[in-house]
Amino acid sequence: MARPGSEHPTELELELLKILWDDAPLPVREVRARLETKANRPLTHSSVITMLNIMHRKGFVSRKKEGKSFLFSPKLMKKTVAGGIMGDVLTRVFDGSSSDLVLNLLETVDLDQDELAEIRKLITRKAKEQKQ
Amino acid sequence: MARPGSEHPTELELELLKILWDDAPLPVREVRARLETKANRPLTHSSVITMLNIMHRKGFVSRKKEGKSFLFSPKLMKKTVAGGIMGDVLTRVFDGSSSDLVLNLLETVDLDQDELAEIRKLITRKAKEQKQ
DNA sequence: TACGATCTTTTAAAGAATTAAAAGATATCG
DNA sequence: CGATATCTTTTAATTCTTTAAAAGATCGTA
Repeated sequence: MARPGSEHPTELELELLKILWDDAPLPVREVRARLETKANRPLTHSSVITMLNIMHRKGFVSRKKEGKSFLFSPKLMKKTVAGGIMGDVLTRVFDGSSSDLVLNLLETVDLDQDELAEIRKLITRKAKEQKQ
Repeated sequence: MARPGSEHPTELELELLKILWDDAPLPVREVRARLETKANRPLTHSSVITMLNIMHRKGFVSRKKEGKSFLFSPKLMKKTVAGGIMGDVLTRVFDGSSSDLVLNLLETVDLDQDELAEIRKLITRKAKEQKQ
């Protein structure tokens, strides 16, 4: 009688993962500092530890004792997590239609010419790859 | 000291909106039936009403009295809501890089040749449009 | 070795999301 | 008209997410 609890990282968990994808392993103190400067999210040391422990329990990060403190590293690749989130949106919002998703992206986000060219290149490459 | 509360519809709210985008206005009883068959989500009448009222308060749906019951309609277009969610993912996951988003889509979801062709067509059309 | 600095664990509190029972209102049909 | 079926409102319970204080552990240094 409540929420199921996502298999994807939550908003704050993703923020922490992004910090660790940039640079790991990191001690809590350092994660906390970057969370403040990079993500503009000032939390206490205590709060950051709590989150990292939750993420450890969920299998999102690993920890390794170094002296009296822990060093944290991501256990999942960014590509994997991002893919999970994308797959979720694809299913839940667009009923599995990738072209609907891309169409919506083109219609609602404004892309400059360079982004568009870059994307076109990606598609062309993928189409060639797939032909073999 | 808690969660901010998203401006996007939640998971269940989106499910309800999708039903109303397909067909509206609808009475609660009908929304409930479709939620069970189409979304495989059997809820009590009471629960469905609660959700629709919350969504009404949030401005996601409108209601109109018809006899003793209400008829519900979506107040936001699918394109708008989907765009909001996409923008959110784009920012939170891919730091605003649309090409990173599309790259991840190509890498993690497997698209058949037709989908790929369709997407390429969309991109080409958009690129042409933008040139003027 | 005792004190302080620094870490971690435990505990908790509050808001958001989901589900639904109980109670109240209203219309319809014998 | 009165019983019944059908709707809506009110109330609440549970889990998830986020934040952090308080308490406990540990290490270096005076």
